[in-house]
Amino acid sequence: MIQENSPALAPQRREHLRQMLREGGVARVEDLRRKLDVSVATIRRDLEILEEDGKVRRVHGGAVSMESRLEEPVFENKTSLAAKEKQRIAEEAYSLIESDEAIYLNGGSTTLFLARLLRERSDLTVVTNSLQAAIELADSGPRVILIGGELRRISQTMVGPLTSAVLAQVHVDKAFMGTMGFCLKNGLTTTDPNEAYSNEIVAEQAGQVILLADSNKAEKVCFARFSDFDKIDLLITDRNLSAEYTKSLPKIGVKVRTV
Amino acid sequence: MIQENSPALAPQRREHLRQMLREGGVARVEDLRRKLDVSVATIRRDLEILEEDGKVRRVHGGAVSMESRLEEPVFENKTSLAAKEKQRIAEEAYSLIESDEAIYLNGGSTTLFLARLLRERSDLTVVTNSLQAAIELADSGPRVILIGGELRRISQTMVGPLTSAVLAQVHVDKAFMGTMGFCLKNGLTTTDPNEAYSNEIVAEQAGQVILLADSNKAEKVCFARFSDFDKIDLLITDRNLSAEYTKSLPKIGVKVRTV
DNA sequence: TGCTTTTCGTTCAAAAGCGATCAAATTCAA
DNA sequence: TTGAATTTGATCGCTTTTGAACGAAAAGCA
Repeated sequence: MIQENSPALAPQRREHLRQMLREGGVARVEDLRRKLDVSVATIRRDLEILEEDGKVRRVHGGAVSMESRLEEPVFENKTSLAAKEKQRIAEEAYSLIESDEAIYLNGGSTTLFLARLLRERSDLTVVTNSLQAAIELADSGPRVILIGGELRRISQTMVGPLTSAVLAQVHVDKAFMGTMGFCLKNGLTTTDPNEAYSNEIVAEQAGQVILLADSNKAEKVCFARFSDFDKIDLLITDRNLSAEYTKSLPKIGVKVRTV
Repeated sequence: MIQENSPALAPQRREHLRQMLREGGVARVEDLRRKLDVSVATIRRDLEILEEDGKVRRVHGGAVSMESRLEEPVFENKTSLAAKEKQRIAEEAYSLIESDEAIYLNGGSTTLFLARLLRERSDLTVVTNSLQAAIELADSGPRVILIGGELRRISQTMVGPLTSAVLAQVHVDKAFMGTMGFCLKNGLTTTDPNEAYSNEIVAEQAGQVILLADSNKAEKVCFARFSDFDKIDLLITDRNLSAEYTKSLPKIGVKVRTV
């Protein structure tokens, strides 16, 4: 017997369409037609409806989604650079998190990996100044508190004097901090002074400060310093970190875990 | 074994229908008819009843379950038919913005349309509690200041006591506010008290308060009230707004523009 | 620029779905 | 059993949706 594929309901089909658009960002009419197995006229009509709802913007040859998530052109390459290491570091960090804790994530690609691991943890409270992290967690999972302030475009984080107002009013059990560079002599540094200022406040207040940094960050010194190693409780890094660090850091009270 | 179709009792059949809908999320009338072995008229009547009970939403060709799992793609939320109007309202609002101003946008779809128009305006400062608006403007355009606080999932806005800390420290020339409902008697209302609180603070402090609301919002009253009309300088709406409003609002000092 | 190809919007007709109506079947109570 | 009420199924206009056709507009190319 032939199982006649009853065609999808119109709203269902439009929802499907919308989702395909959102995933790919853009799509051509012809491709959509083939996937949904209807005529181009129908696709066009559907796109028209979706456009009226503001979900989609039509362009010659297809349509682009109006709801695709924030692009990350800058991050893209950065994340792929040491993605393996960062993923492992994030997983190790995740294993430290207990039930019902409040944690802080600052901006950066490493902490973003960690954010992605938190999507199912509805018992947590996540405080962050990272727009990306907030987006990752916007739909489900932990309670999210986003630090306000001026949006710094390059890093897509909130920085500036306004942030400290909120930071002063919250307390987190564990702060997971990424950094642009670290070294024994200069401590932890990043490029932007505002960013550094936010980090500094958090490092002072958090119950524990856990530094997430792959070995590429070692020996790097950037413009703005935000903490010394004595504020750091634990460094999670990869196996390529030189022995110089793995030996001397524990002596000044910083535990080190390599993954 | 032959399943003798002992004609199921009506309530039993409807329960069965409801369950099939819930499992599949959607179903078309013809398929349901075949499975239950009754006429389409009966199916339609059943669906009508289920719809009245809010279990199901009917669409052309079938029905969508309203009680499918939370994770299922929640269908096409109440047809935001007003997208056209919202676009026009946003364009009118845009025309009011002068050079180098600081403006506020609260959450909601209407203000999101406005945010999209601001992407090229690098002379402006945009203060907002809307994650969506921030995302729209994250890559280029105006200086963005995102109000911190707890992320309210449904609306994707920042709300709660922490927001007021930042709000107190900024001043905007024009606040463009969306609302869930407005009426002459109860003023402006929205569903969430926290959301209302943020709106209230802004309405107090802003140089001008400009309400963006299509006519569907008229006569709607929600739980949390955040402003009276006397705080509002201008209402931008569409032509369908009843004369009751367009006549009486100017008398109490609220200019009205219909687009 | 002018030409070709693709895509678009519109129109039209076929098909599918809908609500209303009515009659047959069923149920229930007297 | 009878008669009324309810439920069901069938039919008939009417609306919505769909796909094909065709000229207009846009994009690509020489």
